Amino acid sequence: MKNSFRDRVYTIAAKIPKGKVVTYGQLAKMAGSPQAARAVGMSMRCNTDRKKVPCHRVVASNGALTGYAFGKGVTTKKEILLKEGVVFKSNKVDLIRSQWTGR
DNA sequence: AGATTGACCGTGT
DNA sequence: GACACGGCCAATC
Repeated sequence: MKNSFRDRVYTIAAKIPKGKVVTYGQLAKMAGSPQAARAVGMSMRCNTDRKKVPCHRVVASNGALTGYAFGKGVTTKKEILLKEGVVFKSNKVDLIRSQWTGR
């Protein structure tokens, strides 16, 4: 165990229920640093275990899909989220319906 | 050890 | 509503 910020993000991201998404800011807050949204994204970028860390369930605060280190990038990410049952609004995720508040 | 980048967020114009 | 700027955190070069 590394007990690093990254490890914490991994653990929390793994807790995200299927069909729900979390914003980087929210995840950062859960990790202990409300302003470390960027650091969260970086941890995700370095992440290689998409089975253990559903990084595709992590989206921007405005519901827009960003990055993704696998498949076709945001394209694959959107497909996966759509399959998971996440509600999409235009080209973004409907946070009103699919944002996981951590409860 | 220092400097730079990066899958961001909030606010202002 | 869209575009631009600055600020914060951690990891990587």
